[in-house]
Amino acid sequence: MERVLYPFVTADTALFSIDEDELKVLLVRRSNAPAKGEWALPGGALKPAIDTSLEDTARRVLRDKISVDIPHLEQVRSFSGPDRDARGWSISQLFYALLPRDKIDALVKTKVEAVEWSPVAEGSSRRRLAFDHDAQLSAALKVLRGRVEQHALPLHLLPQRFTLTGLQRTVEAILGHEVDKSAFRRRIKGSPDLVELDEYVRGAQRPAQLFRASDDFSFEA
Amino acid sequence: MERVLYPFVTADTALFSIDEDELKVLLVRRSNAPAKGEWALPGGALKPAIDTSLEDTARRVLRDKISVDIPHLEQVRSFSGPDRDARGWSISQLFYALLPRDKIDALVKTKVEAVEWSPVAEGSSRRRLAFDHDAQLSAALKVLRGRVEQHALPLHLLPQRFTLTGLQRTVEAILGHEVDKSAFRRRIKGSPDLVELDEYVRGAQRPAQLFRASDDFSFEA
DNA sequence: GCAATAGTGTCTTTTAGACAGTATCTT
DNA sequence: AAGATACTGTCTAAAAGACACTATTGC
Repeated sequence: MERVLYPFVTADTALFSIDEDELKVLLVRRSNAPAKGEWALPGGALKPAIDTSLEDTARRVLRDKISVDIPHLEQVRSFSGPDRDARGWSISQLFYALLPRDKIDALVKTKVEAVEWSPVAEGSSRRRLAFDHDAQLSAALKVLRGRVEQHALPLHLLPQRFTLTGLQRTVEAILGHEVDKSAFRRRIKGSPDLVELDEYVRGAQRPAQLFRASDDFSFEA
Repeated sequence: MERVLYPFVTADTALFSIDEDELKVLLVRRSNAPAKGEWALPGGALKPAIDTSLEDTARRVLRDKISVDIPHLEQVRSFSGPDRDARGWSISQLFYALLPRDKIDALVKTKVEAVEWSPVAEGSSRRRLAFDHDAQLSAALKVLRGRVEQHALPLHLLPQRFTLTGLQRTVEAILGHEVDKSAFRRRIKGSPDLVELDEYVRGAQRPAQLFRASDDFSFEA
């Protein structure tokens, strides 16, 4: 039997969003071999003829599979080896990305059997994923949480205009625990990433001031 | 002209060490095309037949090129695209690693024209490196500094037994600035990574207590 | 007024920075 | 004793945590 000369290269993405104040990740049910019928992170093979980078591959796959365009993907790490994919020696470059919570329903499944927003919380028994995607999801979640713990604001998960309480709920959903309101506001007040608006949300209580992300906001370190 | 079907995959490593209390990185002068004669980070092509992972590739390349065995390599990120290498669509997985300062001279150049420990400090005008290795070196340095700023101890850079002052000098070399002795010791005292020894270094002054890394020490986050 | 959520004030604890002071060796 | 480096103590400043308090709406 001939040995492989080239590895099989794919880009996978852990796409996170918030649904009902809970952190969720997008899973797809694979419609092709290998691992047909199993759940996995959305991913696909590099096409050197049309991709200008692996990030480009990941973005194209998301566009094709679920018709969503993510401007910025963040690298997590790569996974590689001869045994992690039945097709032979393979490399997966893992990315993560954040989808605004108000766009969570605007997904169209095309090339996949099914799509699901799956909770990521500790207690909830996660789905068993194909390939090494359980480890991939853990790695992506760890990077995301690390960023937020280092006080990066996950503004990409929020609608264009949001309240500070909404932001806090989002941070809590990512970290998996509550944070103190006073300390939280003290920290983010004066952040160059936040722009105060002159608009308020009205409900059956005191109105909440709206904010937006500053124009040059980026979630990077 | 036929389009490439497979990318060219390599693993590059930024191997850091300390020389005269200065952070240095290992550079090699390339003896083959492309970029023959230019300086670069040590790297080489994946060999699916013998490598069990890209980390394995990086380790093998270091062993072959400079006869040094690095047990643990840390991923930085990958670089990919159609134009970064003259051979066509390529992927480089970048790693970084730390070589103990007392092993800095034990390098044997075999397949490369020349090997050099090059300073990394801000002011010193660095060498211009081949491919995108300038960006790679910057990325690796950023990750290394980030770890140390987050209070990881770079014990891999030190000899088996070392003094706290030696450790502080190493941290300062990585960060590029001095740190306060009192605060530094307060922080690391009681660290599970450090084991106090009953040995002391004698010189023309008060003896300094020796320490070693604990058995289960790892530089990871 | 009450319920509900927005938003602030303040006390305490922890951590880091600055820097002076003491300790122990060789010569 | 002098010189050198190891090591410690203490004051202060900044940040984080806990938690009570006030503010503004709809009903």
